[in-house]
Amino acid sequence: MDEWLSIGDVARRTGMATSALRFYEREGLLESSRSEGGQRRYHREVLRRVAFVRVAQTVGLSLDEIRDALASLPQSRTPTKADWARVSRGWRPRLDEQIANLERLRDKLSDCIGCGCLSLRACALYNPEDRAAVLGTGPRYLLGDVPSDLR
Amino acid sequence: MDEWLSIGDVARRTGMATSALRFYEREGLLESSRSEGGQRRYHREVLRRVAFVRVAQTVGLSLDEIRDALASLPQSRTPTKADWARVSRGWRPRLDEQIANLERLRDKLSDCIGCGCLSLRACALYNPEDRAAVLGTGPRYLLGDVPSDLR
DNA sequence: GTACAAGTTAAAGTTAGCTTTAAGTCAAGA
DNA sequence: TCTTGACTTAAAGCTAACTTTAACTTGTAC
Repeated sequence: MDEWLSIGDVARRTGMATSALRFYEREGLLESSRSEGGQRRYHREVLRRVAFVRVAQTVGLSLDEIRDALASLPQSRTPTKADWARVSRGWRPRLDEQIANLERLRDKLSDCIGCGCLSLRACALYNPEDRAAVLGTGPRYLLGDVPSDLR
Repeated sequence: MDEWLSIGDVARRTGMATSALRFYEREGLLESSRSEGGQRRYHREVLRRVAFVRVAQTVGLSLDEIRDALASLPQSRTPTKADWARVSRGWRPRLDEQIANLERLRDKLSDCIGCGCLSLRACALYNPEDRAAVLGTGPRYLLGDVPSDLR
């Protein structure tokens, strides 16, 4: 029953692939020390960090944002429950906003499907504020102005 | 006042970049004929199609799904309002599901932030059913099994 | 008739979040 | 000691949805 965890141990206990754990380390989300032979040795605390990353991703944070959140944890001591609670407190309003966006979209959609106006000029669905309600990655052209005269 | 639209016309009137319009054509979402010199000439109906694509994306459909939806429109005649309404009818339940997922996640999160258990074994947030509530693109490792013993 | 904006193509680049590959080195049980 | 599984790195690959670039051709206003 050793003190440290190998990358395989962490992988098994978090459900992550080892490649993802190395990637997270390169990205500054995790830390490890090394064995004499150069293999990674993790502190148990890393399990909590990985778990945090996973939950944060589920909520919709990017790895960049997650790195920033992790960086705000105390360096000098092991984070407490209160520390973890603090860094995740902002997630609730975030989810609320996502939900509200989708609800607005759904309501407009109900109207539009009923009237068959989809793709017509006056349709409320063209409101740019709704774009990016659901967003992926990559350079996506987000429209800054309302389409001029679809008809 | 010509019958046809150039790619620039379509770009201006839909708010899309010309590169996106060419991309959509390569992907089978749009069609065009050509001028004598080989430039694209669009029918006005293309504006409706582009608009449909944009709204469908906002709802969260991939271009593949959108192509399939467009393919189900009648070939022999110009689609009617009823046609457009039909192909978009499935969007409502889709949004409902997305909203329900986010609400479940939010509720679990409220509990977890309160108790500070984030990243602890028993936390409801590890339930794999919630993963992919918010999802991007690219090969993402979606966990099939509950992490064994985070603590 | 000429200049210049607008259009053409193929191919490569972008982004996030990883995975895969290649070519090795380390660790541990028999 | 040997074998085998676990581990290492750097670099390239993957996906979606486009954009950018380069090198050229068309179309049109004057």
